[in-house]
Amino acid sequence: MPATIYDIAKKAGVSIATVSRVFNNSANVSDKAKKKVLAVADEMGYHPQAFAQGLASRKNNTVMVVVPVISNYFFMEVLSGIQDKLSELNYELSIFNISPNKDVQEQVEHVLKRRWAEGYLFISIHLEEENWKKLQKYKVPITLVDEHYQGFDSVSVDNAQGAYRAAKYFFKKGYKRVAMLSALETSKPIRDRLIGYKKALEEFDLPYDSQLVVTGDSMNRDGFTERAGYEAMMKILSMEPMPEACFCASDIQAVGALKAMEDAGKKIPIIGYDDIELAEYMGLSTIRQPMRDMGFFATQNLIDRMNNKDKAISQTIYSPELTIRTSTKVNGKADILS
Amino acid sequence: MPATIYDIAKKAGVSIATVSRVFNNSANVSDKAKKKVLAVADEMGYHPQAFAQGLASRKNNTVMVVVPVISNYFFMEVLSGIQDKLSELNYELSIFNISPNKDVQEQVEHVLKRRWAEGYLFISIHLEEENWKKLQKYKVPITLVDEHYQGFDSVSVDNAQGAYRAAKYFFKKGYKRVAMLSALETSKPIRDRLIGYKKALEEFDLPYDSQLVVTGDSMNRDGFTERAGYEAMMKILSMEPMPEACFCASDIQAVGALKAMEDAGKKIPIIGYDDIELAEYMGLSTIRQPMRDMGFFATQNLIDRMNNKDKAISQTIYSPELTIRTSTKVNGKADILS
DNA sequence: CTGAAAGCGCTTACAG
DNA sequence: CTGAAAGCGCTTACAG
Repeated sequence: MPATIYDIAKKAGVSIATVSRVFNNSANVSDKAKKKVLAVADEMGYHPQAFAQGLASRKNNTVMVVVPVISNYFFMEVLSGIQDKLSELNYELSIFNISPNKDVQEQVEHVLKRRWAEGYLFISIHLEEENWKKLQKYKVPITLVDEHYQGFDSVSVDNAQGAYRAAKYFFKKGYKRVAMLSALETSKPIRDRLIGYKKALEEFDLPYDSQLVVTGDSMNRDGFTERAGYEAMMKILSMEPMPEACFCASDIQAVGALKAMEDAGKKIPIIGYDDIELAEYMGLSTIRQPMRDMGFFATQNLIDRMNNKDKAISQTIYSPELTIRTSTKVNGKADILS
Repeated sequence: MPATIYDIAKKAGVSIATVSRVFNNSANVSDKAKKKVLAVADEMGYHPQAFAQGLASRKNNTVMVVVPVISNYFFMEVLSGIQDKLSELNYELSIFNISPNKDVQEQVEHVLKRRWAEGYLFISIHLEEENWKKLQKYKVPITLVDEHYQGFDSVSVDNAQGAYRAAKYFFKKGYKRVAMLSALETSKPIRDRLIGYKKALEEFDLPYDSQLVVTGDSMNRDGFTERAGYEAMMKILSMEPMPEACFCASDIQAVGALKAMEDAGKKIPIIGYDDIELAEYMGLSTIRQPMRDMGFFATQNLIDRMNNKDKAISQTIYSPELTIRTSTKVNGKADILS
């Protein structure tokens, strides 16, 4: 049996209150008592138990990240920003993975009810208005990342804007048939990106052709995989007439698309989405999302709210930027951004 | 204030013991009582609080993953295997990130003392023998991944073997000067891979030339980054005479190396390490580590131990396999594995 | 099948 | 600066 606060108190010749104060850095402890307690604790390998502290103090210094899919480049980048802020502030990190096979709303509410953490970061969780509203009743600090709802703080990127910029870039160069390599439309970012794509179309007086919006057949991770990108690009390359350029819904799909073009021996300019670290090394032109910053900022925001429940709700929206590299060049021709 | 077990008990007209039994699926509750309790709980949005349950029952159904760096492809893959097993068994996941700026041993012991979880998965944590021994005193279930120590269960890959296979492949093809694109040698896997590289050298009666073991200059994440790979390959390509082939310590470094070769307009065959999902789409020949399986299996192993502290300690070692794709081909020449 | 009661290991006013 | 005591919200023998 590991030592408890009683063991330490007895051995150090003080009360448990004093031991507790030492570990909570309370000012009101004599140097002598403090030293004695620390020495005994070290000797016995003691440290207050997280769960007992949590119950007694009603706070546990924990932030829980709620996500639909863990192994995903976007999430990994966001997570690293979260982790940076969390360890800076000395908070614990828990992760809850929403299963795609069970009811999302039920899982989310269950998580909140258990009160495992003091605050929650919802990454890429997309719910209906009314369901978000239900969550407000729990009166728990929640910050949304990659989603937007007026009842909670949120940090997101303007997806329509990003897609618009990518499509516009191609249209400005004179391309008329620009494909969108898409993913599952149940994904809100995808729907928003479609809006941006259509907006650019309109601006250039081009008709919307649903044939040009293509996805792969493998739909795990909502289609945000190399494989899905590969499959979709293969379809695009076999269309007649072949699209002149392609906007991809994510860099990881673009990686698959690049490979498809190589295998098919055909090449059209493409733009990705995210700007994961790899993109630079693949020469992939892409729409940059500041993923790490988003995680970092969202965490700061959440913790601010945990410390001040009454502060005004804020919606932070980043503007995605187009970064041009080599994947938009064709036949080695220089690429001119007009 | 959220509802407690007392509120539910009162409103349902039963004792708190009964409420508790309902939520713990105890067999000894009448259907009528159960229904009533569940109805009231649902109405009041009640679910037992994790921390109170944890303290009272002395178990919290939590596994903590301890890692040095979160945003890393190897870890991400392993983590997804862990998560799969965890959600299958209904366990919570916590992550503790060991900071490179503080004393590792201290952080690790601190984590164990707090008893946040029932079991711990140490991923890519490398300690001295004596330090591992110290951890045994805590008598807490721990499973090591990507490391090996006889006092704990472990799941790892034979790194020397992997490097040996990669190097041997090149030597068999007749190359004499094969570079190793390495990373920080404080990393144990790197040291083991060096051993394998040297072993192959010996087998083919080739001298060991330390000049051929090169790293980049950027050393964050121990040098396992695209950038470090890029820098290192640039150095390799400028050596005279230029090495004929290169074994890379990770796929992610190989991605940087590929880019370096493109930028430099020079090309030598390379083999990566890990076989991350991307590798296939980059045509990267590589040494495959079953990362997901490792996470999955390690988690199963850990939970088995949590349920049976006395079971024999097991060391699981996977054999890495060489997967040949196009990065080992030169000038389009067919690649023959003899 | 059910309830009263002790206990899990802490924190924190309160009184001194 | 220090300690006695109540309380955090549960679980779980124990007795019935």
